Formats: sequence, C-alpha cells, structure tokens
Amino acid sequence: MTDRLTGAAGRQYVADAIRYALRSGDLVPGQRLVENDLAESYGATRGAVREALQDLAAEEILEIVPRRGARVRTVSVEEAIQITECRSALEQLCAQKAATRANEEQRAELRRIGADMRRAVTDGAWDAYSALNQRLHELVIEASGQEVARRHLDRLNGPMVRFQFRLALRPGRPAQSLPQHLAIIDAVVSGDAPAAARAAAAHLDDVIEQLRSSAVPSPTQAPPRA
Amino acid sequence: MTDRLTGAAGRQYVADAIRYALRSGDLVPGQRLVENDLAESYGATRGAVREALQDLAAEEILEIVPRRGARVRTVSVEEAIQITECRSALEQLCAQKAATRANEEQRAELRRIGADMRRAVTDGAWDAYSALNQRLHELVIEASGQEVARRHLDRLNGPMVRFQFRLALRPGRPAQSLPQHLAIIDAVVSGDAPAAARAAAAHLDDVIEQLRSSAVPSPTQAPPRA
DNA sequence: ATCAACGAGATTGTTGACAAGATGTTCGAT
DNA sequence: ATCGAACATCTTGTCAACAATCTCGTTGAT
Repeated sequence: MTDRLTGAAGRQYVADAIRYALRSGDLVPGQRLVENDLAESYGATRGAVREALQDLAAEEILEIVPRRGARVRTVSVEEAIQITECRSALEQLCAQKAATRANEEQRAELRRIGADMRRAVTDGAWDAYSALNQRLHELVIEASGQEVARRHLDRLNGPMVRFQFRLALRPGRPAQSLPQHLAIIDAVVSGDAPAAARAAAAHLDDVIEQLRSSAVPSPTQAPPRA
Repeated sequence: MTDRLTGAAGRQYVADAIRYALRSGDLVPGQRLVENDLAESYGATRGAVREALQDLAAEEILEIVPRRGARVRTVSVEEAIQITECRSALEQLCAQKAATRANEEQRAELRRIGADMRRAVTDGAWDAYSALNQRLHELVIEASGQEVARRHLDRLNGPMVRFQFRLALRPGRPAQSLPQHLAIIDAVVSGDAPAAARAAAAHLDDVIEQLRSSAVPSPTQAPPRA
C-alpha cells in the first residue's frame, strides 16, 4: 500500500489492467479515465498512470485530448471494417508464408486445433471454440515467422475488442466460421501457399460481411429524451 | 533559451526534428540520444524531449532501454524485407480499392504523375523521380480511402529511411522501377482492381529483391561515442 | 424559463530538485 | 602492461508541489 507501483513496472501493470478492464466490459467506449482515480485504484503513481495512458493512446485504444484527459476510443463500424481489411491483407501474407515455413510440430498442432474445433462446434462449447480460434490465428502468425506482421496485427486488434465481443455472440457464428478455419488449416498443413492466402482472405471477407450486417442505424443515436 | 518549447508543442517539434535528422543522415543507427543534449540543442524542456523519445520508440524508430537511454534502432536486412512484405500486403489492398474508388481528379493526377515520371527518367532527373515516386504511393493510399492502412504504412516506413536511401542510389534503379509504377497507374486509372493489386505486388516484390541483393555482411556498427 | 457570466472545485500539465543507476577514470597490485 | 576495485561524473528516473485549464453548478438579468 505504502509503496505504489512506479516507472516501467507500474506502466506495464496499469496498461494491462486497463486493457483487461476494457475486454471485460468494465470500461465502455467514451468513458473518461481520470489519472488520480486510476493511480488510486491500481496502486500506482500518477506518473506511471500517465505513461500507461500514453502507451494505450499509441495503440489507438484510448484517445487523449490535451487538457481534457483520456477517453476510451469509440470505433465506428466503418473503421472496424477497415481494420479487418488490413488484418485480411496481413493474415493472407502470414498464412501464405506459414504454408511453406511451418515446422512439423506446428503443423501437428494445427491439425489438433482443427479436430478440437470440430468437436467444440458439435458440442456447443462456444468458449472452447473461441479460445481455439484465437490460438489458430496466433499459431499461423507464429509459423509464418513474420514478426513485423505480428506486431501490426496486435495493434490492429487492440481497438476491436468491442466488435469481437459482439460478433462472437451471434447465433450460428461458429458453425459458419468452422469450415473457413478448417480450410486455412488444410492449406497451411498441406503446404499450399496460394490456397492458404485464399482461405484466409475468404474467412476475413466473411468477418467483414458480418460487421456490415451488424451495422446499426447510427453508432450514437440522439437519445429520445435528455 | 528563456522560454523553451514545452508539452505537446515541444514534443511534436523535437520528434519531427529527430526524424528529419535521421533522414538527412545527422543521426546514424546505434547512435545514442542524450535527453539534456537534445533539450539544449532544440530549445525544449527535458520533459518534452522525453515524451518525443517515447513517441519515436513507439514508432520503432528508436529503442529505449531503461536507465540507459535512447538509441537509433538498427534495422537488419531481414527486418527490412519483412517490413516491405507488410507494405506489399497493405499497398495491394490500397491499390485495389483505389482502382474502384478514386475520383476523377485523383485519376487525372495519377496520369500526370505517370507522364512526369517518364520525363524524369529520360531526363535523368533523379530527385524529381524520387519525389514523384513518393507522391504516387501517397496518392494511391489517399484515393483508397483506407485510413487505417495509411496509418500503418506510415509506421512501417518510419524505420526504413536508411534503406530507401541506399536503394535509391543504385544506378539504373529508376529505369527499372518506372514500368512497374506505370503499371500501377494504368491499372488504377482504368479501374481494374485485380490488376492494380498485382501491379503493386510486382513492384514491391522487386523492391524485396533489391533488398536481398543489397545485403551486406554487417549493416552499420555502433559509431564512436560523441 | 433562458441565457450568460461567474467562480469553486476538479483535473491535467509543468517544473526543478533530488535519487538511483550506469559509465568512465584513476590507481594500486600483480 | 593488465586487471580490478574504488571513485567521480554523467544520465536517466522519480516525486511533490505548483500552475494552468477545464467542468459544472450557481446566480442574476432579461
């Protein structure tokens, strides 16, 4: 209590804590973040909090406006689509390279993930499916050896938490995405680079389609009454 | 001296100054940046300098190691290739979208750039060609309306200054890249999205080829201390 | 009731001094 | 001469107080 987190340690801790709070819905888009409050609740110094906020702003998760503090950035459907288009471009690259560069261990894990995904869908294990989905994307990127793409994909995903949440809840979504994921796995495992790129593109085109159809009339509607 | 640049203003100014110093070769990879010196020479406060350094580190132009300060990051040929692969992926996306979305004014400017490029090559006007090259890439991105891709492409280019310098100096390079640039222009102007993507890919594949053949044993060693 | 001006409180920005750690130098022992 | 320990200096990191600005409720005039 008496010694608050400071410097690099506190910075990392606070940034992670805010990222987590965002994922779990404790922070909502547009919400204001007050330095003193954060310092108090996370047991860090204001300096550490300030630096953490700067980091998150660089990741485009927050928006800092001078003299007015930090807010959780709102991502429009249009921007979410653009983000996903960029993800598509980079993941095509990764899938393609993974198809030629993945080692035996990685190919084996991919096969395992495919089998587990099938089972998760038939069992209705949505949480497990979601975790496998995440692992699949990670593994393809890792197998590609494309560090630069990995960093940029991480950055792209930062502001997307809200939409991932929304999409994952759509009924029938896993059943729809399963064949796409299996196609990516097949292509990478069999070393067919062009097919891997096409499969990744097809999958993300579908995500974009989902985003389009999730568009609500207006992100921030004028409320009926004040 | 009496009033030093501070806060957001100084931060921006110092960051720009360092970026410029890097482009013009005043700062070389591996070189150490001392906060007090920078504050002194740019007439900013140490606080402003610190924040500028953080920004540049976030852009992967500098590397900050705790308690040891900031250094100009060295980019290996391997990383330069990975960066260019990512550029390729994103510029394919932009070229493709530009082909369908560019307005008349933008298509007209593209045609003009194409004509000017031809002339610059026959005239041996290398500086002019380089400027046109940059404008071409900018314009394609702008016409695509892909703001997210634009931001990420900016970030990708940050650490590449050293290589751009090296490649542009290769004799016969403009003559080699001219037809590739013209192919991009033709495809975008005529609205052929797949061709635009292919042309962009071909151009950047060639840049990667150049990078591969430019590989030297060891890029640049840490310079003697200041 | 509406609006503008005002002001108290809240919040971010800035500063300068000091602490903590790294780097370089000197000097003695071998 | 070489190595290593003690020391001096340079550099970054931290902090607490203060300054500047914004927010929002209150007041008073129309």
